[in-house]
Amino acid sequence: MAENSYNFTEREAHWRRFWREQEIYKFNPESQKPFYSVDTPPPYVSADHLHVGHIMSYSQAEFIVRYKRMAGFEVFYPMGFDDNGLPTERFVEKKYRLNKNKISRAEFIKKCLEETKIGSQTYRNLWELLGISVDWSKTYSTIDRHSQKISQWSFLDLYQKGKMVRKDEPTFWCVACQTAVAQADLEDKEEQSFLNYINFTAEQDGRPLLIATTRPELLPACAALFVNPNDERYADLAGKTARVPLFDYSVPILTDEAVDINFGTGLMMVCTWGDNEDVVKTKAHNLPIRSTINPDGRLNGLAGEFTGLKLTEARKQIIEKLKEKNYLVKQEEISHILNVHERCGTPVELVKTKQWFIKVLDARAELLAQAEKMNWHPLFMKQRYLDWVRTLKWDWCISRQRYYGVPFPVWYCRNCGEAILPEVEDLPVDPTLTSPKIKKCPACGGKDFVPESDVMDTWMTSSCTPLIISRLFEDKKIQARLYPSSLRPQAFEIIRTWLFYTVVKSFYHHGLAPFFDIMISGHGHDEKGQKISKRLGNFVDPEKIVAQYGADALRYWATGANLGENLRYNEQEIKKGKRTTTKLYNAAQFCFSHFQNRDYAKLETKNLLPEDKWILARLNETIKKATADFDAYQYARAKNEIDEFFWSAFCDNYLEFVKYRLYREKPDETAKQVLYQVFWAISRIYAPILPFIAEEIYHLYFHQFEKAKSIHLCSWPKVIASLPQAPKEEKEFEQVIAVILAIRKFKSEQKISLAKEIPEFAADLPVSEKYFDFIKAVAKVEKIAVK
RNA sequence: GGGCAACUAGCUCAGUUGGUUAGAGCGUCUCGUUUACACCGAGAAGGUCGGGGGUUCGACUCCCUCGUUGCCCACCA
Repeated sequence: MAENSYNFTEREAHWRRFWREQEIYKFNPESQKPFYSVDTPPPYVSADHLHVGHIMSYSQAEFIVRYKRMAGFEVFYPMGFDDNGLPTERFVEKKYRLNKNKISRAEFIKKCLEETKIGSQTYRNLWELLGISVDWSKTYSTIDRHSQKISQWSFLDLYQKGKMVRKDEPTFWCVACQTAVAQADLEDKEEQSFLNYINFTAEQDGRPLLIATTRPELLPACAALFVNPNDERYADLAGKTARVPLFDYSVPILTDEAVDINFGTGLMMVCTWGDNEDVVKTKAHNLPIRSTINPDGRLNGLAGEFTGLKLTEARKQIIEKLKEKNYLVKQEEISHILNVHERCGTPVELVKTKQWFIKVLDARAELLAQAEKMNWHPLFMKQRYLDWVRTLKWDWCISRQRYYGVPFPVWYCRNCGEAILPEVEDLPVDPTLTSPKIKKCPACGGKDFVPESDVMDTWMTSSCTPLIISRLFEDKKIQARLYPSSLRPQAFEIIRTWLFYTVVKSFYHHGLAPFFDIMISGHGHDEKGQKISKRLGNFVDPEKIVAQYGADALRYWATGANLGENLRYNEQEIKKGKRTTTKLYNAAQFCFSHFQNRDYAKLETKNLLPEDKWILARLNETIKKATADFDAYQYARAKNEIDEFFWSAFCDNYLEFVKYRLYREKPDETAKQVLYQVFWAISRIYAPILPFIAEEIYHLYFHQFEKAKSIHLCSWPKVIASLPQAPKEEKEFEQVIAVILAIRKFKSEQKISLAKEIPEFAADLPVSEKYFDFIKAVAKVEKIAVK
């Protein structure tokens, strides 16, 4: 009957409009129900190619949200967009081929704002297409005034608590983005390189001193040579001096236990700075600083004839010169891993600059302890957080020498350098556009102030999201009910950034863990299990899938992802989802045609037949399991339970069991009551996963007896408590089903249609005679014989 | 180098405190239009649960070990 079939394209569009117009997902802050707040990940609006991976990770929180809404919580599900900071800047630079130095700050920011507007609309369209039940009246963006105000308040609060400090120290520096970056912004990259063996000269006796280095371009920045005090080869060198080749200056030779005797020649060159070891040794031995790298990645005046060269070019030319002058003894090919900036892939350097830091190293123990205050789903992801906190080496650098971000609310006294801060009620401020209210520096009385022109790390803002969303409401009582958030859903790769930084903030500001539950998702992969990437072009356009199979079908696939695990794109699963919506629709047609718009909501348990008790018992079981699964964030497992019940128990068996009672001249009213109970529960239990078809079914029939204007505002199915317990009868009925299966098998083997009545069947299972009529009616047999 | 996960049918995956004959979907094969649905139904074939040890009356499940894959972290001047 094609004219009755479910036109998902038209109906899904209809319900999308309905949900929007009726504000079905609007949060009611006046509600007395317990709140359930979701600290939704604000996506980077710079993502210009949304794919099924995004669908997967965002629908995971959505399944839970819809469940919680039905389970009696007042759900607060806002949406944010992360549109400040480097990701957006890099995106705009690439898209328009801009260079931040060749465009005015104002113009650049304008472009960024334009792009973020486009980006957020793209996201919203996709989320609505999928039926993500966000309250779109409550949104924020990380560059808006509200977020800026909270980020700046966070700065002031941490400053007053002594956790925010300005340090003039070697810091990770990206020469491509020309900004300081944090430890968490680094990524590993394997590189083929050379270990160069280079001769220094001992100044006391003129003998050659062979060192090994991968960074010959740092020769002009050499601070000292080091040997292990236990290294007999160099026992006489300690305290003497060496001459640096090419650059011809004197450096001390010192000892340090940390020098690996077996690496290279055992004689180590320490520069300012090639890596963390250099920083450690420079500090420990109080070495003079010879910094040679400019912020733009070119060598400074210390490099003599190599001044102005970029690092890679300098390396090449210095190697040539060393060869020429016979300082280069040999080169060994090596493969090593270096730290690159994750946004651009450029190797980071260590450059001494003045930056703002949030102290995290001295709170390591407390930050580890915070992990125990939250429920991790899955639990093993907690380990990643702990590992990260344990291995932290640097405080969190939050200054970025960029344009598009939240400004620092600070000026400096030109005379003494004192930091001048605004009052909280004046936030947000842009110090480059306004002056401080106080006219005199409290430290020295100076009257001339310099604004801080750096902007904050994007995580400085997004680490405040639990506060940002709770403060979308003015009322302090509501804020208190929304913070900490109930749930933080997020992907695993930002545990060390978003998750960690949010914990830091919440701990310093309020001494609290920022959320109660954490749900960590994996990634969507392609059919072969490969990461989806722009470069490989292996991504599937969600809009095409929705056009072909419907949003419910795509969601069905996404429900298959176990928390913390990656999910392969699988078109078969999407087809299965599509078939499930069709099956639900057809089952609805069957039930509703027998209901004829009459109310069967009341269940009279005294009239129940064994098959009724059986299906109701199975339903109770399914509700129990699905509820427990959703409560444990195990929506994939819930889906399996629900599918099994609907497809097998309900459709394949129960519907067949009751047909003979429905097609009688006087149809059985009890059967209809049971059908009502079971199918109404099925409709609701599928609603978090398949919200469109669930809504369709609701409005086809149930709506006329239920008050709620949407199935998504109805209550989650409850176990039917009034069901009489009859374990013996249930067991007997399992035997009855076994006999029916045997008859089906017999017919199948005999190539007989299941609809065809056979004269006799000999059951070799013990079944009470009282079930014979039932078996005969359901399995179409004239006579049952018992062996 | 340290850590975390995974390895079950041709494919994608379930299998929750150890307990009859290890399951599903898809795919394959056979059959069936049956007054919700052929986007369906019935049935069949298909697995030494990565290898090897051990604990136990009993191990896919617990322990040890090895292997493969993926991820996270640290790295050597």
